[in-house]
Amino acid sequence: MPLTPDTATPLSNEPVTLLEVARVAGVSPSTVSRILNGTAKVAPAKREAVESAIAQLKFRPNIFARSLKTGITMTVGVLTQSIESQFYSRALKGIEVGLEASGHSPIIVSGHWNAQTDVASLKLLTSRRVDGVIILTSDIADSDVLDVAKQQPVVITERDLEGPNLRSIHVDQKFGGYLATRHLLALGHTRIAHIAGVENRADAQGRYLGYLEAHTEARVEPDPRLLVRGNFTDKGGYAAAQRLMDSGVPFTAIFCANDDTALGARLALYQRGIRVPEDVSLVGFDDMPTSSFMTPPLTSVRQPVYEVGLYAARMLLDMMGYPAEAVQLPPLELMVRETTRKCQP
Amino acid sequence: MPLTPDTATPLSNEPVTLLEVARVAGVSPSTVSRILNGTAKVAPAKREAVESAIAQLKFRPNIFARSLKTGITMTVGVLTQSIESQFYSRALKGIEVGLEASGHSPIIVSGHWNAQTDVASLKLLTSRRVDGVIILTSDIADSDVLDVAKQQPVVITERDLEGPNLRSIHVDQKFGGYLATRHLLALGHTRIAHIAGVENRADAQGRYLGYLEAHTEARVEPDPRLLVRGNFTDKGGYAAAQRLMDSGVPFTAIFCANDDTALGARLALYQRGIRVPEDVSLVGFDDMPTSSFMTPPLTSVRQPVYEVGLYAARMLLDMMGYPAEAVQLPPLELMVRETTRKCQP
DNA sequence: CTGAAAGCGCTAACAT
DNA sequence: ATGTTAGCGCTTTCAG
Repeated sequence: MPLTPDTATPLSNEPVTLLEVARVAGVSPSTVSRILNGTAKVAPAKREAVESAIAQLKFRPNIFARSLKTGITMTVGVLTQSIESQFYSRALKGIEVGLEASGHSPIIVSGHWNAQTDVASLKLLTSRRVDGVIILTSDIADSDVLDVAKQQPVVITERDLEGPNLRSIHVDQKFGGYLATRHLLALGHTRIAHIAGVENRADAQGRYLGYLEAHTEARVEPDPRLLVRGNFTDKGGYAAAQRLMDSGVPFTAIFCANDDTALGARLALYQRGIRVPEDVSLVGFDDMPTSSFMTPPLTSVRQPVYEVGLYAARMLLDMMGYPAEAVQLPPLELMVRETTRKCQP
Repeated sequence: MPLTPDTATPLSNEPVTLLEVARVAGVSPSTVSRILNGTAKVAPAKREAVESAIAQLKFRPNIFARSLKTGITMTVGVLTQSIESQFYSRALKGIEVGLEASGHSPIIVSGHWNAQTDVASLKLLTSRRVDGVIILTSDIADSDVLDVAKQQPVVITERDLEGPNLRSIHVDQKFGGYLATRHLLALGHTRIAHIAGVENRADAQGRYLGYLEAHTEARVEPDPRLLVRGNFTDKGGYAAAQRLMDSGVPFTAIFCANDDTALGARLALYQRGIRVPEDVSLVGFDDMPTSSFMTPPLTSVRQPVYEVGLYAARMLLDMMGYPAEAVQLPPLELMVRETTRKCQP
């Protein structure tokens, strides 16, 4: 019995085209195309012939040819601020999952909290002719966003801006700040410090406003000397907490603009021998996965980052005309853990 | 004076093609193409005419048409295990930066520590006809990797596998485990527990082997009851540390398979009132950014994750025939911080 | 140095 | 239900 070469694995690397499939199956290219896309009905016999030809030749359609013809790329662009951040990568995960069903691939580019580079990154996305765009919190000007929305649908987070081709997702940061501060006030704390986020950023500002509102509601006057500037990082929180302690102004609790800040602040307190929560209560914001493993586990305002990503993806899909299951965006929620306790005077 | 409509911004959304640019500039399409790609010399006058036409029409070449013609997509596929992980997102950042110069865009897909879904993700990448592939640690079979490498160059991490179109980057995990354990032994610890990583994974195995080697070198017999299984997560580390304490077997130090594990273990110790480092020393692995903000800051083996990403990108670029600056991969390094101290008997 | 012309691989009228 | 055919927008011989 002579050995025949294994023709199942074509040795030549010449790409297989739809045309060859058609030839092998003995049908016209359009029939193959129709089967591939389910565009029209085809006789079972032909369908079978085509499918076996596809399998035999290991045919894979060239999506570039398709995109060129249809103008649809099956990609959505995502602008994020640093993939490194735990925060954004969770949102990215949500987007990825949300897009899964429709078969769209996310193309991720990262800005750097800089309006200029963000616009450049956005350009890169549109030059790839993405079918839609998701912008995860950026400082770029409204007009630029509107501009991008002229080309394809866009969803943007943390901004109040709507348009014909533009929707936004907005989490109530102020309410979160209120929740955190009210909790502290309810525990009897009246000297509550706040390590704020990056200046001029809407989310940072919102959280601070919530801090103020809770005070107003409780008829407690916040001491302005207890407001220190952080920058949303552990390093910044560390430095801010040090400044706070150096100032000598007494306080019994700190509301941090985010969990990273709280992590840094917690270390600074530790190094000065100040116990958490015995001496000082600590509240964070975001509720990152690792925060529940801080020692002690951090009380924090849970922000539904993953769900925001999911929601953004679905919303975009809807705008692009795909059937998208509606998802509910869960509200902000205070996760009370072990860094907060009653104020002992 | 009659108001003329602002023609600088074309109102119609009809896409501008290279052909129109050529018409407006009064040259042939080939000339425009040549200018776009720098393929050949063109007369300064024509170049200028074309460039102004491009600007005026806001022309952006259709990369799909180009890719269709050239077969080059200017994209590289990246297979990662969950974008959520701090670990992988740092590597992704490295890849992003490494690719920046050449103008390639990374397309990121995530596997789930599952050989099967990883292969599917890889298929998605190749169906997008990426010019190269970077695989960030996967469990897929060698044969599948080799298979992908038939289509385009691939770089893979944490695997000893080379081929005509395949290179691998390998960090010496065993050496890292050795470093960590030697440090503990040098401090006088002899009862060193190890919370291992996921079973059957090369990196977890390597770190454990290093733990063993350091013991052998120091002529200390490791107590097999001090080896407990973790899974590279904080949760797993937490549970493992609990099991360890419940077992009643005495120990004075723990070497954790990674920082997440150490974070979990640290919480478990805290909850039982066991102090770090006074009662028990703790060493992690990876040296994630937040580890230096653990309380107390974690001693850990620094793994150059970002650099691995950078290195992978450059290596791939080189394989694809682009000039790529060589980068040095820094060696593993023990970052001694505050969770380890002399064993006090 | 520049232009004409032939496709890259696929889809979508338009016929049949 | 299926085939024929004309492009999608670009690059690239091949002439001149």
